[in-house]
Amino acid sequence: MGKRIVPDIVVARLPLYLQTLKQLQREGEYTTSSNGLGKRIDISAAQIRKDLSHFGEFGKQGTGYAISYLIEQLEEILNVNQVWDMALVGVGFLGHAIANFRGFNSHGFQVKLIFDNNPTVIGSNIAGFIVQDSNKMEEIIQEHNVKVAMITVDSDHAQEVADRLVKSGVKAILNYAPVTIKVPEGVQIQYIDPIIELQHMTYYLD
Amino acid sequence: MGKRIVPDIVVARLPLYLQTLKQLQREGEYTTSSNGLGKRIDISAAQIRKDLSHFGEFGKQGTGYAISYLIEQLEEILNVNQVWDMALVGVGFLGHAIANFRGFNSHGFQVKLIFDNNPTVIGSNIAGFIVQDSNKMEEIIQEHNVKVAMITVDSDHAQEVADRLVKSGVKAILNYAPVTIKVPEGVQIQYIDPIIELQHMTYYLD
DNA sequence: GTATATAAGTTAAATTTATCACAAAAAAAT
DNA sequence: ATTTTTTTGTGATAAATTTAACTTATATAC
Ligand SMILES: NC(=O)c1ccc[n+]([C@@H]2O[C@H](COP(=O)([O-])OP(=O)(O)OC[C@H]3O[C@@H](n4cnc5c(N)ncnc54)[C@H](O)[C@@H]3O)[C@@H](O)[C@H]2O)c1
Ligand SMILES: NC(=O)c1ccc[n+]([C@@H]2O[C@H](COP(=O)([O-])OP(=O)(O)OC[C@H]3O[C@@H](n4cnc5c(N)ncnc54)[C@H](O)[C@@H]3O)[C@@H](O)[C@H]2O)c1
Repeated sequence: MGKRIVPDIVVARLPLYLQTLKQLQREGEYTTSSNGLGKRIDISAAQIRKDLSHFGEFGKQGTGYAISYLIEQLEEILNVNQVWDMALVGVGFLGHAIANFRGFNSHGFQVKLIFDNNPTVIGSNIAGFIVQDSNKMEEIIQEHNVKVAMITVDSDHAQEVADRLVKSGVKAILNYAPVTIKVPEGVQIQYIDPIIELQHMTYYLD
Repeated sequence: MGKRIVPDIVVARLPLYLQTLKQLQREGEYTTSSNGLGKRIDISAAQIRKDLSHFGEFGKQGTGYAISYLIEQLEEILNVNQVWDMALVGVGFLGHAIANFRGFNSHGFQVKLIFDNNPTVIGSNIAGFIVQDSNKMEEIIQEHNVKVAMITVDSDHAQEVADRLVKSGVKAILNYAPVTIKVPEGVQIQYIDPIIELQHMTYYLD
C-alpha cells in the first residue's frame, strides 16, 4: 500500500541518490547527510529528505545517513536487491558496446540474451554470448523468463521489436533508437537519445 | 528578449517535438496538429500548444502546423540550424560506437575530433578520424573552436576530462560516465546513463 | 451560403512539485 | 551539566507546471 502514490519524478531521482551513495562508499565514507549528498549532485537537502520520506525514515538526527544502510534500502525500493536478466536486441556498433559493458553487474542487471536478425551475425560469439536469431525471440525470452530488455536496432524496426518483446513477457524496455514507442499499460519504457540531450544543451548556446 | 525565462522543462521537450516532426515528414505528411503530434508521443495537445506559445505563433487555426515550417522554427530555436562540431573523449567500446554513429549529421552535429590517452590507440584511425593524444586536448579543441563534447572515459577520469574541456572553451558536455560532474556557470551538462533509466523502471516491477 | 467541425493561442483554474521553517533528537563543545 | 551545533522528518507555504476552458479563426460539409 502507498507504493503507487509516490510521484514518478521522485522515483526518477532515487537511482541518482543510489549511484552517488555508492560512490561515496567507494571513497571510504561511512555516513553522509542530506546536505552533503545534495552538494554532490546539485539537489537541495530539503528535496532529498522529502524524497526519502516517501519511503520511510532512514537517517538519524544530528548524524545523517549511514551510507551502507541507505544503499540497502534504496536497492530494495528500486528492486535491484536482485539481478535482472536482460535481453539485448540489435548487435550493431552500439549493441556491441553494450554487450561488452561490464558496468551493469554491480547495479542489479546482467545481459543474458542477445538477438539480431542479420544472418551473418547470428551464431557468432559477442562478449561471451552467442547471438541468437531474433525470429526466435518470443520463445527464448519466455523460456529464460527475461523481464528487462534493451533495443539497439535501427529506428525503423524499434516498434516492431518492442511489440515482440512485450509479447514475450518483457515488462521494462530501454530503447536507444530515436523514436517514440507505444507499449501497453503496465510495461515500462525509457529512452536514451544523445541527440535529444545535445539539442537541449544547444538551446542555451549562441 | 525573454529567451531565458522559458522553463527548462519546456526546452527539454522541444527536441522530442522536432524528432517527431521529422519522422512525420519522412512518412510523407505535410501538416499536423497539436493533437496529432501529442498522440504520437503521449503528450497532451494543450501542453504542446503551451510549450510552443513561449516562442511565437507557428500554427493556423483549423489547419494545424505546417510540418516543414515548424521544423525550421524549432531548429532555429534550438540552434541546430547549423552544424556543431563535437569532440569525443575516450575511444573504448562506447566511444567506438559513437564515433561510427551516422545519426548525428542530419540533426545539427558532427564528430570532428577524437581523443584518448592510451598510447596504443593514439594515432589509429577510427571511423575516419585519427585518434589524438588527450594531452593535447586544450590546444587542439581551441584551434578548431569546438564548443560541444562527449565524454566516454571511465568514471574515474570524467571530472578531470570535463575540467580540461571547459578550459578548452567547450560549452556543452554530454557525459556517458556514471558520475555527476561539476561545471562552472554557463557550461551545459547532460548525462546518459542506462543504469539510472533501468533502475527507474524496475521500481515499478515486482 | 450557412452550419458544423477542427484547431490554434490564451487566460484561468487545478494540480503538482519544491521550498521553507521548525520541532525533536542527537552530537559536540564549553 | 549546559549550551551550541548539526541534522532529520514534516506540515505549511510558495512556486512551478499542467490541464481545462474559452475565444477566435479556418476549413469542410451540407
Ligand atoms: N551507435 C551509437 O552511438 C548510437 C547512439 C545513439 C543511438 N543509436 C541508435 O541505436 C540504434 C543502433 O545503432 P547502431 O549504430 O548500433 O546501428 P547498426 O546499424 O550498427 O546496428 C543495428 C543492428 O540491429 C540489427 N537489426 C535491425 N533490425 C533488426 C530486427 N528487426 N531484429 C533484430 N535485429 C535487427 C541489425 O542487423 C544491426 O546489427 C539506432 O537506432 C541508432 O539510431 C546509436
Ligand atoms: N559501453 C557501454 O555500453 C556503456 C554504457 C553506458 C555507460 N558507459 C560508460 O561510458 C564510459 C566508457 O565505457 P566503455 O565501455 O567504452 O569503457 P572502455 O574502458 O572501453 O573505454 C574507456 C576509454 O577511455 C580512455 N580514457 C580513460 N581515461 C582517459 C583520459 N583521462 N583521457 C582520455 N581517454 C581516457 C581509455 O583509454 C579507453 O579507451 C564508462 O564511464 C562507462 O561506465 C558505457
